Amino acid sequence: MAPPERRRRTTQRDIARRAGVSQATVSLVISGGAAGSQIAEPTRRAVLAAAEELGYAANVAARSLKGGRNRLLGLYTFESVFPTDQRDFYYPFLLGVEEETARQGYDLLLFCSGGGPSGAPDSGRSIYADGANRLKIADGCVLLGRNVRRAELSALAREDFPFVFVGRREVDGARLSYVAADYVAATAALVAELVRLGHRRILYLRALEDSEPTWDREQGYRRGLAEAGLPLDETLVRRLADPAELTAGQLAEWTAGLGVTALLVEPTEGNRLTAALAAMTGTGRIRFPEDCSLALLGDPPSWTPESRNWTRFSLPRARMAGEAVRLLVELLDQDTPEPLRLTVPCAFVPGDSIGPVPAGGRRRAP
Amino acid sequence: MAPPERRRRTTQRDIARRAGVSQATVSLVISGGAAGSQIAEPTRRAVLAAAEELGYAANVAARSLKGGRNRLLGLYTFESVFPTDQRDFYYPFLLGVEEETARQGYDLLLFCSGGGPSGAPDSGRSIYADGANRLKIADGCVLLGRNVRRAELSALAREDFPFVFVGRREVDGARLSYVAADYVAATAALVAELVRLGHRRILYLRALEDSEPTWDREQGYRRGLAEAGLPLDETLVRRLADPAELTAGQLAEWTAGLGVTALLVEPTEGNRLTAALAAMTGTGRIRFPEDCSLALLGDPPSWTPESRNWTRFSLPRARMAGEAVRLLVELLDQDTPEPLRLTVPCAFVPGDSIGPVPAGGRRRAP
DNA sequence: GGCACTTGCTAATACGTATTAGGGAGTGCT
DNA sequence: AGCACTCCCTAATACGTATTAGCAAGTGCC
Repeated sequence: MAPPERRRRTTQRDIARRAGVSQATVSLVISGGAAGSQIAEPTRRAVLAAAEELGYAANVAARSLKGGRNRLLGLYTFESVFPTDQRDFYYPFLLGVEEETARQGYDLLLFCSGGGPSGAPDSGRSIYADGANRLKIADGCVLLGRNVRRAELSALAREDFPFVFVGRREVDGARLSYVAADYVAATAALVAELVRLGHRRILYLRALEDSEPTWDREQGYRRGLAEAGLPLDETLVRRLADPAELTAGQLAEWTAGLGVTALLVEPTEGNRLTAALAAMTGTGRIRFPEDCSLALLGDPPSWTPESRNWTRFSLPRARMAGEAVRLLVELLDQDTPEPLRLTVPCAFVPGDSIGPVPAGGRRRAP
Repeated sequence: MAPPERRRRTTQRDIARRAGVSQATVSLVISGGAAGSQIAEPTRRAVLAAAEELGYAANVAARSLKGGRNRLLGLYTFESVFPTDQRDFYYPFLLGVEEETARQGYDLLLFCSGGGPSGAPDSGRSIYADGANRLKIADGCVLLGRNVRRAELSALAREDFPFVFVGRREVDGARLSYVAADYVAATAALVAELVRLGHRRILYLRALEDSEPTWDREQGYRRGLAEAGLPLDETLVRRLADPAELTAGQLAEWTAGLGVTALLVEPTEGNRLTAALAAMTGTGRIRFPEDCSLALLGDPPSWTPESRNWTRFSLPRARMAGEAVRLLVELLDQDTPEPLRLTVPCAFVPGDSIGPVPAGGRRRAP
């Protein structure tokens, strides 16, 4: 039994019947740019009139089916897009992506069906959800996320699906497209600034795991020292497994024992690092920058208004995201797709947590 | 001359060839829910394996052309999604939509291709962009926005495309689905609260134009008065063409001339209203609630931390958005689509701008 | 009149998927 | 053997548009 004849939309055939022409003619009149000029003026007007009367609106699905493209750009994040505690982290990216996508005349597809209810950490989120690569429903995709699934990323790279990562990411056996922040230069600049203030013993507190951003920061640290003509002391590169390790006592050890006068700290994902810092300064035992200078190698997470204005550099998140979209569209327009890459500078935020070296070398030899 | 053989996406036919079956079989295996069970297990596995190898992903356009579903929900806003000055207004909606969409196992399609670069006010944004209804690329759509284009909305309603509006919207000749905030009850409650504090002459400052939210607030105002047994004085309902009209002098006129002791003010879209209020209180000539009580009938726009904590009610934006998605999915699962509606309560925010009636009728007869 | 050329239109087809009618092979029963 | 029936699969078609090849009529030229 046929369904109760749902109201059908006006199609070109309806117009054709009404105007006494063929569907092809209708198509030519309505959307035939160059080829449309071969239609005689009276016919053209008749068609347009009929279209008007019937309230015609082209069917996008059919259009993009024919064209092979559907003017959709995807945005896939390896973590949930809107985790309650990290909104501020993702929001600028989203903003930048949305804006540039709009400017390019595309619509934006947010892949959120992956994990269960958002909030669960890394809850089974996957590109290859039910065996198929869902991303492909878009023409191309912008990727984003700190906890990248390497296996998936390289699988994706092997398929020839156009995508751009926001942030530098490398996988074996393939060249990816990405928009990277210049962590190297930004870190080196912070080192230079500290050196200018007289610091010579600068401790670099890096993340435990290796990842591109961490590599870049470490490289920037080395470069900064080299450019200042300072020797690299490997004992001043420390890995921080747990922000809780960062205590007043620990800091005193570094300053007194190692002669450290400044710290470069890599922000962690949660807000536990800033909490640890707040705990140190809250008790009044440690004051930045009076007792020791401290700068963050990036944006502090969960930024709250009342939080301290740390000296740091800041990722141009919205801009990175926008550039990623631009690159993606460029990738789509290329006929021989080859990876595109772009590096954008970070912004230096002066803040108030660095200053001159504390007088007298401080407690070094008590 | 044929184009240089642009890389084509894998289709069901490719899979069919690879697995030695027909395209129909592939379709049945991949997306045939009930009818898919009639495929023998070995065949099914062969098809799935081939699909896996070739990295198949269904073509959304083709699917929705055929009338099938593609597990995409759209979000269309009549204004740009991320206008720089109204982020905080839209963000909670976006959040709610995203979260519930994810929970329902759909992906989210953000329609942003409409206007030019976002930021331009109402920049030619339209559902029917180039003669086509782009929304239909999704299975259904959530609509949002203050400045609704009525003509488009009723055109959309005439087509049988499933959509839910966030906010009560009515058009002639069709019943829409929506999730509304209970402005009536919220406004009436504010009136009741003011009455409890002793106020008898409450001025209602409404928007110039008519719109559903304004109607509802006005109705709530009347109901609140009626329930308190107070007479309705039509001269106490004022239309505010321009927030700049709200000056200390004007207010003095109302209090002294009309005996008004409390104001109910409808927030405007920009932040000009709050600016006008800030100007009034900034000079120190007027103090709320000492000189006059004041409550906002909704959230102040462009909420900034240092802004005054006005007594008001607040829209449960994220929740409204989430419910809209829920309703939409329900709508999709129905086989005889009939409009669904839902009303959710607003939250009362006590704030600090209302208080008892100023002693002695104040300057009424000097 | 025959030929080349232009103008204005149409028939046919492709895009990728979902769906339906139906076919071939096998099995069980009389 | 003949029939009924089940199981798996395929051929065919529709969805609405864009595009191309080509047809028919008209025009100009020799």
